[in-house]
Amino acid sequence: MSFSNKKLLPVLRQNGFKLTPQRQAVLKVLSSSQEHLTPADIYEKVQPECPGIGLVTIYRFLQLLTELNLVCEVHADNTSRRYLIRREPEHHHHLICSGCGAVVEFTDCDLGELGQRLSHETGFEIENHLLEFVGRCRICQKEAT
Amino acid sequence: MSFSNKKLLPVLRQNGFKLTPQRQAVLKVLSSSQEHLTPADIYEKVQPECPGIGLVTIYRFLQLLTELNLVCEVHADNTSRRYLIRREPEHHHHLICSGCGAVVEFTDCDLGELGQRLSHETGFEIENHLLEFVGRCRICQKEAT
DNA sequence: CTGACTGCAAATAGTTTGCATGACG
DNA sequence: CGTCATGCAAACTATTTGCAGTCAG
Repeated sequence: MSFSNKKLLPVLRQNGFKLTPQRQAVLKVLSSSQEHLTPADIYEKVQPECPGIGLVTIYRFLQLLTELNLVCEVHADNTSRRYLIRREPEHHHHLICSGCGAVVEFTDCDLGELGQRLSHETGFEIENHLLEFVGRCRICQKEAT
Repeated sequence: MSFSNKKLLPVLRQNGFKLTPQRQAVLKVLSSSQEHLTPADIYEKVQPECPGIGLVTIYRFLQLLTELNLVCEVHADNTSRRYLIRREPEHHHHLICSGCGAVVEFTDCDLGELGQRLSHETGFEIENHLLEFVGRCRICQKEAT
């Protein structure tokens, strides 16, 4: 919560966007979750705070947050988009637990060399890369036993 | 085509699946395309060879191919699944052109060390990783000018 | 006040399922 | 021949859009 208030709200305001209770509630949910959430997840979690909220509002706000680069999408799951608040403003990647969905961010991916080699070999001008590790977190490893 | 006949068809047969004209046509399209295709793409490209085919058939066959590990999915696009015939049976990754969608596969990703370090730092048991580079191929670079 | 935001309903897009018919082996 | 495969229609899920009313600044 502190996170969202201190950093996100000003960014929104400065760009001329309004701070509605719905948006505050969504930010609260996002910033207090370690996992990546689908719009539907957010919808559920926001109910106690903001019962009348529409799923549409969440979709629209997530789109806004994505454009402002305040949130990022996770791709590992195929059935629906998942969003995570952006804790590290810089380039980073995700380590995702296949059991519980917990996400750890890491920044040091060290792919520059590989990128250069690929660029060299294929003639591609590399623009970006997507790297995700999938595994089992400590808790889920124990539960499997 | 030669590819699909020589390698894929026997695999299907051996697993007790039938070789219908529809499936052959889909395999032909898949194996003669360098790009990753959506089910809808395949549907279109298959029309001349197999006019009456249903989109459903393609979905079901792609699912089967995925289970048999003969085809793999590309994630970079978010709006729909894309499939590519698996030319390298081993672990590999993709370099995707953001202009035309061309895909290049590469196998040497050298992420073992990073994986180990992550595993060490987070306690995760790493199961897999997803790596995709996005860039512009030579042709699309020229066109941009 | 006013433009941005919300929530409803309806429209899209992608994918899956049930079922009767058809065809591979 | 039996079983698996096909194709249609309908169901589903995720997401987007139009619109009138509402609210933050």
